[in-house]
Amino acid sequence: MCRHSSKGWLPAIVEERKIKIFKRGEVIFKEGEKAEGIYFLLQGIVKVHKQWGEDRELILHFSKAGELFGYRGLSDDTVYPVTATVLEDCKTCYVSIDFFNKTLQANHELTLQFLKFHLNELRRAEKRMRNLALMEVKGRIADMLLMLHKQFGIGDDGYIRLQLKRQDMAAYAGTTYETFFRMVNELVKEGAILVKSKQFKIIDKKKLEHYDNIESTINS
Amino acid sequence: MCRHSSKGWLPAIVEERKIKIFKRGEVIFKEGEKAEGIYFLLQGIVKVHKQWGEDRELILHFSKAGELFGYRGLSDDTVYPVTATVLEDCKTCYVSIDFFNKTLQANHELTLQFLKFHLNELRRAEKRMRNLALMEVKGRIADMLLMLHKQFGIGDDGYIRLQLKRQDMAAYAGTTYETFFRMVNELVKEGAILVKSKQFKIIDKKKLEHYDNIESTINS
DNA sequence: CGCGGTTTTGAACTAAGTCAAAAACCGTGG
DNA sequence: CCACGGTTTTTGACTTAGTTCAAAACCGCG
Repeated sequence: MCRHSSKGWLPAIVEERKIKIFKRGEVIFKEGEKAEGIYFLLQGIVKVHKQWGEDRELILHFSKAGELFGYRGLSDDTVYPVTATVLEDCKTCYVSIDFFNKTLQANHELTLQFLKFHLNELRRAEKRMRNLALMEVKGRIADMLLMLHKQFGIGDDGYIRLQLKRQDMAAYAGTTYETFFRMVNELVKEGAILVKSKQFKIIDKKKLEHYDNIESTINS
Repeated sequence: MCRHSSKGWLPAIVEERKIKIFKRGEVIFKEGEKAEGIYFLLQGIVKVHKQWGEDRELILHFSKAGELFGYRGLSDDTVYPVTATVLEDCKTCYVSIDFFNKTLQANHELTLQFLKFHLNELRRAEKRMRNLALMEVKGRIADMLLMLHKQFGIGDDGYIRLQLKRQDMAAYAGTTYETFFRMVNELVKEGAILVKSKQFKIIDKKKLEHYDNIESTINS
């Protein structure tokens, strides 16, 4: 289903090994900069986001070890359309666009896998567009939690294996800091989730998924 | 930049010619249905959209002659994630997924072009996500008008060569019928656009583009 | 113990959605 | 040519979800 499918075919492009290290808070590349390479994440967490004005942003997705980002720079336009910022110290394998393109030229199988990967991304993107346009905030937060659960899994204690700032969570859900709380509060009261400082645990998956499908309740 | 780049490489896949005709209002395929083929549009206009509940939808994009749609059905999941509805009677060339996949297997160049096309789509999608999440309605409408201008061009009279229902325009901008009006009214008053029944003309492109960049005004 | 950064809460405000009803518009058939 | 019923457009008044602003509480950490 999701970007885990990226496994397997990636080693092929990691021939040209240029390891780059980045520290928490560092910006790996920025919207508008000339795109010169893509990154394969060996360790750490990165957020990929798009700015709006000085202080507003929408986080498009989070990348963890084993995933890659920066490939958006490959299309016709030659500048990065997004920014990548380090959330947890990371080690990346950098591949220049030139090299990557040559690899694509040479390796048909890789191209197919890469295409398939992007078709899935597109599907996700389109679902998210709809959510941002039509769903209410609480639903988008529920959605995000389910996504995080799926992408990062849970620890022994049942809490999602990723600790984000509320600021970032809000920026992913497409809302403000404050609104994010109030909604999280409600979700806790409703018994859908449990929160301990920066940790989130899903208690009642059904209740969260329900928000993905409010149509039924709204029209009744 | 955009899907015009689809030209050229499409003929390759139009070998298997199964012409299908659809009338205005017909649904070509529906969200959730098993995806069995993709469509190359020879004539007419199609809207590709995603439902939310019974009566809400977000239009993802419009396709005109020369473009193709339904390719979202190619990814891992085997159901269409979107619905395609005919806006103007159309003639399509239908290509089964099987055949298309085989063609992809065999034709590396096509795969590369197809990949590139989708990278561009993804870029557009991500920009739109940000717009839906952070931009105000008027800005999204401005954006839509610029998009329509670009995709469909203008006639001798300067009006955009596509007549949509306001309902659909609203559904593309991610807002309601009524709000759409009020905003269009304002745009007219501001001298940015001109409206004659179903026709829209852009008068002051700068003013529209300005809404794409409100950051400057907001922070001042 | 005080300081900078988060998190929480409260209250005022606003953009946009909803509802409802009037006006314009459009084809169709008498 | 006009009356009609249906659809689309327009306008107005009201409601509300979500944002904004501002101040309090909390929480490590030197």
